Amino acid sequence: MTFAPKETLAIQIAQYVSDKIIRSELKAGEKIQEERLAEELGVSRSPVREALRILEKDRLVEVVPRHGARVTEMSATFIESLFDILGELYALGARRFAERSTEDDRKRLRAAQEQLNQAAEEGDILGYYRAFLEYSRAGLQGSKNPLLEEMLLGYLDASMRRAEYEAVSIQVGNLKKNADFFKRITKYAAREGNGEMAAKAARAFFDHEKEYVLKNVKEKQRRTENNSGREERTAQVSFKKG
Amino acid sequence: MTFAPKETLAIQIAQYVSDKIIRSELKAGEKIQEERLAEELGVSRSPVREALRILEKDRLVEVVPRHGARVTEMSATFIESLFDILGELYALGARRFAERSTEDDRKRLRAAQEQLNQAAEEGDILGYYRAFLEYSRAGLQGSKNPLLEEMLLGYLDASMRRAEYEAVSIQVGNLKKNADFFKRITKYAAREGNGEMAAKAARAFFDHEKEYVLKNVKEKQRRTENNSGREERTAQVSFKKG
DNA sequence: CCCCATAGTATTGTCAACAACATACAAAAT
DNA sequence: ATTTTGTATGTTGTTGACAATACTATGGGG
Repeated sequence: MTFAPKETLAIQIAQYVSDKIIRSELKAGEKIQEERLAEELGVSRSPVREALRILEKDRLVEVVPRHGARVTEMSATFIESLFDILGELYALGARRFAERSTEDDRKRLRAAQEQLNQAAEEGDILGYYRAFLEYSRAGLQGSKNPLLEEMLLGYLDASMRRAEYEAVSIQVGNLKKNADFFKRITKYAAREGNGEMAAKAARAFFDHEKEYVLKNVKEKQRRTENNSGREERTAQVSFKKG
Repeated sequence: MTFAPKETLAIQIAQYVSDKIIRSELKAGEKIQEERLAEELGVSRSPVREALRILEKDRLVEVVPRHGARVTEMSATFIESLFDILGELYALGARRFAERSTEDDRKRLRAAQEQLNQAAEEGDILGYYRAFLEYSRAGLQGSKNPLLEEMLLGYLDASMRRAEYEAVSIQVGNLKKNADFFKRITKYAAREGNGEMAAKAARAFFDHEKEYVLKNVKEKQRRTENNSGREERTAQVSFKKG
């Protein structure tokens, strides 16, 4: 039994809304009204307001001074921008890892890579995602750049989860391909200590991921344009082709 | 201090505090109390609170749930982290500029580079800083990555200004050296269209800048340690529980 | 028919008071 | 003297009311 320190209301609300956005229950471009949200949660507007500012930090919402808050859009150019930056920063992390990691760091990274591989083999998507997070955490820890760690694990993580969610659930076939990327990154970063190649491998992964997400998002948009109206978040698992 | 009624109070307050932090009138680690600040400005606590959240986004302050807000520290490792990341992102911008800029973009960049050069020749520090900002804006615009633009011009800009301010005012001798870096970046990015070399040149600039800032900050710290007459009015470090 | 003024409503911005929590300090216990 | 406990005080968290601003719809003039 751990005595949980009471989180502030604003933080809990931010978490709540964050989840909703990532799950697309709150859709891109949708307006978030303070009063309504406050009433829905049975709180006053102040913590709601603060929650919106917190979410703004992770670029999940955008607040315009006298017009309120909206869920940020996920346009193709945004996704492209995002993955471009992610790739670059992840590459920096990989390079620094190769240069500055301790033996413990490398051990942890290799272990995470094992997990990743295994989840890919088993087609365990949730496990794969967890392993990916652990891998990133391990890698960033070993790269000895606290700011980078904070940034990537913070808003970029949220944005990425959101992008991937919007792009429809990950396909099993893609898992193994992804796992191979991490195998390469690990090889250069944690075994050979080759920073340049590690960086390159990291970039390659995000380039691949970018294309994958873009393709799916575009397809999704085309679909929603055809049968216009509201299709909401009804589980549309059935339109993937291997 | 009188506030015009066009921008929101919170935004004006954020601006006000931001300036104070960058000018070191509010020192690293110092606590910011809502009530006091509100009284100083003749407003209520609500907009002050919001301002602090806004500043948190730019990593100028850090708010801990029930302990209030403090000005973020500027340790050596933070500066190193920061310039590492800045260099990488700026390099990405340079590469993309080389690949995707229009002729107008390139013209604007070259013009900014001219300004930069001139300011360096004249030893005009403020003009140099303005030109640097214009150069960055032009470059980022041409790199066609809106998110990158927002990030670099946003909190990274604020952090960087702060770092440079803390590092003592820029020395004139350094200006010309810096201008040379931009000459190189411009050459590759806007004349030869060589993305790889442009990225490399951008990184080189930030590596140089990092060393420069670090050297000065360390020197400054050494100085204040020696004659530590009056210091630390709100930095009782007494962490108890984990 | 369209444009534009304008009133009325909805929504955000700010305030002041109160509640919950953290900190500082003094008294008591060992 | 050191630790613990209780109490007082200061600071942050939350609320509901009010003010300022943006939005919508209705009606009049071109």
